[in-house]
Amino acid sequence: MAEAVTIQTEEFLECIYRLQQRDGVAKTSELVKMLKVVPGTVTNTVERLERKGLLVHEAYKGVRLTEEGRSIALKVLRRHRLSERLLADMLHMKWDQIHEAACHLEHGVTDEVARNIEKALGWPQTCPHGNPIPTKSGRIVEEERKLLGTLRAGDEGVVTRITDEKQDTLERAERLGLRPGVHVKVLEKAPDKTTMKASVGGVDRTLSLKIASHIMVKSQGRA
Amino acid sequence: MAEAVTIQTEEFLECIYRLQQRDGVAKTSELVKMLKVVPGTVTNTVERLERKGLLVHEAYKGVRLTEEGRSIALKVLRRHRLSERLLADMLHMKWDQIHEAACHLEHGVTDEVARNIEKALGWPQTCPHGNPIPTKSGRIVEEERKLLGTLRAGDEGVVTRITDEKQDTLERAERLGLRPGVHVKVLEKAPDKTTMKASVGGVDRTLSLKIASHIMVKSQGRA
DNA sequence: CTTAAATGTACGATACGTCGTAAATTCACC
DNA sequence: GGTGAATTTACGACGTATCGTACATTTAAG
Repeated sequence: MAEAVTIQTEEFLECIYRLQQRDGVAKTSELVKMLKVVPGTVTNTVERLERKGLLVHEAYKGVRLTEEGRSIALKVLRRHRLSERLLADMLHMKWDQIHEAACHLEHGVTDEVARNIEKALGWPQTCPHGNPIPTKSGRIVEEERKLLGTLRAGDEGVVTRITDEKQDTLERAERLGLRPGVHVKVLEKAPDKTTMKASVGGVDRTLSLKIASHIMVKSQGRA
Repeated sequence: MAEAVTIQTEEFLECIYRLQQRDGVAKTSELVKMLKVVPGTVTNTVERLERKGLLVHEAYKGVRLTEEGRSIALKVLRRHRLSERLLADMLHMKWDQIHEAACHLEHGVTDEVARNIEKALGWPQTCPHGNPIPTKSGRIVEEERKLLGTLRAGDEGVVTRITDEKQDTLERAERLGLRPGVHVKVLEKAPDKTTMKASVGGVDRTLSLKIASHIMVKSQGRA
C-alpha cells in the first residue's frame, strides 16, 4: 500500500478533493478546467487512478475519491496549506499571491519539512485564506458554515474562509476587504440576482454573487 | 530557447555541474552513482540532453555542460542552496540534515519564491555548508581554495566550505567539528596516506583523508 | 419530441523516464 | 602486449503524461 505517487497524480487527487468539497462530486469537465488539460488526459488519468483504487468514476456523474485516494489528497492539501503559511508568514508574500507558488512548492515539501513548518509557526490551524490544515495523521475539520452569497438581507457574521484560492478571486476579495476575521452584514440583495450590497468591515460595498459564493461566514445572528 | 525542463533533467544538469566542479568532467559512472539509476538511464538521458544542446558527451571521457546547460544547472543550484538556507535558518533544521530535503524542495521553488527567500534572509552569499549561491542572473564565484586533504604538516587556515553535501559526509564533518569558520591546522600526515592529524577549532583530531578531501580551507599561512 | 450544444469517451500518437540484459570498448596491471 | 575488470553502449520493454481528432451520450431549448 501507499505506492509512490507522481506529482500529476497528487495534483489530480488534490483537485478532486477540492471539487468534491464544493460540489459533492468532481465532474470531469471541472477537472479539465482546473487542471488545464484536455478531456482525454482526464479520462486516461481517471481510468488509471480507478485501476489503482484511488477513486471511483461513474460515467456522466463524476468522480469520487476512495478512502485511500482521500487520504493521499489530504496529505497533499496539508503540504499545500503549510506551504502557503510559510510563504505568507516567513517570506512575507501577500496572501493573494501565494496560491500558485504553493501549488509548486507542495510537491517539494517532504513530511519532515511539513512538520518543521508547523512547528516553526506554532501549529497553525488554517492557511492564510482560512481553510483548515489537515493534521499529520490526515484529520481535517471542515466546518459547515454558510456562504455569504446565501445569506439574506439583515444576516451578519464574520468571514472565516475564502474557499476558492484562484489568484483573481483572492485579489478581488482583497480589494473588497474580504479577509478572514472581517465582519460582514448583508444590506440588500439585488433583484437581478447577480449582486448584493453588504457592509464589509464597516464599509458599504457592492459584491457580485459570484465572489460572495466563495466567502464562508460564521453566522452571528440577524438584525 | 529556455524550453521547459523536467525535474529529472534538472537533477541531471545539477549533478553534472557538481561533478565538473569536482573532477573537471562528469563520468557517466559517477552519474550512475550519484543519481542512483542504472547505466542505461544515464546513456538515454545524456543522449537526449545532448540532442537538446545542453551538454556534450565524449565517449569514455565524460560529459560537459554547454553554456545553456550550465545556465540551467546554476539556476537549479541557486534554488537548492537557497532552500538549504530556508531549512536551516527559518525552519531550524540541522545543517547536516537538510541536503536531502533541499533536493526535493529545489524543484518546487519558483524564481519568485527564490527571490523572496534571499530577501527575507538578507541576501546570503553561501549555503549553510559554505558553498556559494548563484545570483538570480546566474553569476557564481567559485573561489579557488585548497582542500584540507592537500595541505602539508604545519599549514593552517579556516574552513570555508564542505564541498560534498551527502548526509553521511556532513554528519561526519559535524562530529569532527568541521564547520565553516572553524580554524584548522595540519599537525601530521600519516605515512599510510589514509589519515592525518589536525587541530580543529583547538581540538586535536584524526581525520580520514577522504573527509579531508571534501573540506575547503582558506589558507592563512604556515607555521 | 426533436435536435443542437454541452459533456464525455475512445483511440492513436509522441515524449519522457526508467529498467534489465547483453554486447562492445577501453584501461591498467602483470 | 595480453587479458580481465571496469566502463560504456545498444536494445527492447513498460508505465506515465500529454495531446489531438473523432465519435458517443446527455441535457436543455424550442
